[in-house]
Amino acid sequence: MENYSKQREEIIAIVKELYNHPTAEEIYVLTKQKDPSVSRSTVYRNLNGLVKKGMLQQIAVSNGPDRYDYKENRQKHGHIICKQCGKMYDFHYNFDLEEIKTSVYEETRVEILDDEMLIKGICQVCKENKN
Amino acid sequence: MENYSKQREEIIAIVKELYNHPTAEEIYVLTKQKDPSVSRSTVYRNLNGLVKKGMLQQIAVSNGPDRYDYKENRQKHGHIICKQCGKMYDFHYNFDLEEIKTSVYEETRVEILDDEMLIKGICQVCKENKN
DNA sequence: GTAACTGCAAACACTTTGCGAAGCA
DNA sequence: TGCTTCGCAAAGTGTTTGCAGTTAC
Repeated sequence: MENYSKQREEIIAIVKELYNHPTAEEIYVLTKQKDPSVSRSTVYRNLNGLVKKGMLQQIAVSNGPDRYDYKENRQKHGHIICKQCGKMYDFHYNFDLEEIKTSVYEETRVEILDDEMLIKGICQVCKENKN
Repeated sequence: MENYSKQREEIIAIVKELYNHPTAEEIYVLTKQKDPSVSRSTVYRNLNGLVKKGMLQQIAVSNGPDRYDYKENRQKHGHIICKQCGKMYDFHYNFDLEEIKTSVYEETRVEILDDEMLIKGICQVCKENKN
């Protein structure tokens, strides 16, 4: 991640404009449309590098591939994922995280980062279909 | 998950007594100590069934296997995982979830279940080693 | 020129599945 | 007996890695 590469630039541009927490495969397909010679390894390698650099957030999901999210300077937000169907949504909190952060930190010595807030729940559709 | 099975009983007993959010592999090894003839498929199959039944919680982790947690009737707690080293801790909240639940629900129509609260952060050790 | 990056194919880690045998009701 | 679960081995899915060629600086 020290030198420029055209492929990485395309990958970043694609993730940046997507707001649906795409998977590596989805990013790969879109990148391939711009540059048909790109390989899956390049996509994975770059996504990993960008996560390590802190530019992207990586979100693990049970029974499915990881999702990626571009960390913009837009309003702080967390993610909520439906534990049944796996659909993921942003939420923008107007509540104060400080109380929670302090309480959790005192018990666990783990610091919550504002942009690493992922909670799980059950969405309305799944709740109605309750199967 | 309709008939009794000795293997399932052992698996449940093992997860029940572990408080470290074990992986399927760890559960398999421990089950195998009690019953050397048990197979990995049986462990995976039962864990999935117990998750579906709501007895266990399944927690996805990037770059590693899922973790499992027995949902007891003990004090409600969430989980916080260090996004760097992957270590996972319980936290017991004394703050009121209602405000958060309401706010998130209004935006996303996803209902947070008290026992599905998983947040991410960075633990003290990793923060000091910051690499 | 040399270190970083790429595409490809093969390897890898984790999990699921098809099948015939065994167990439970 | 009939449906459920089992163990085994093979397959599936998502991701990483070794290597030889290419690109950036």
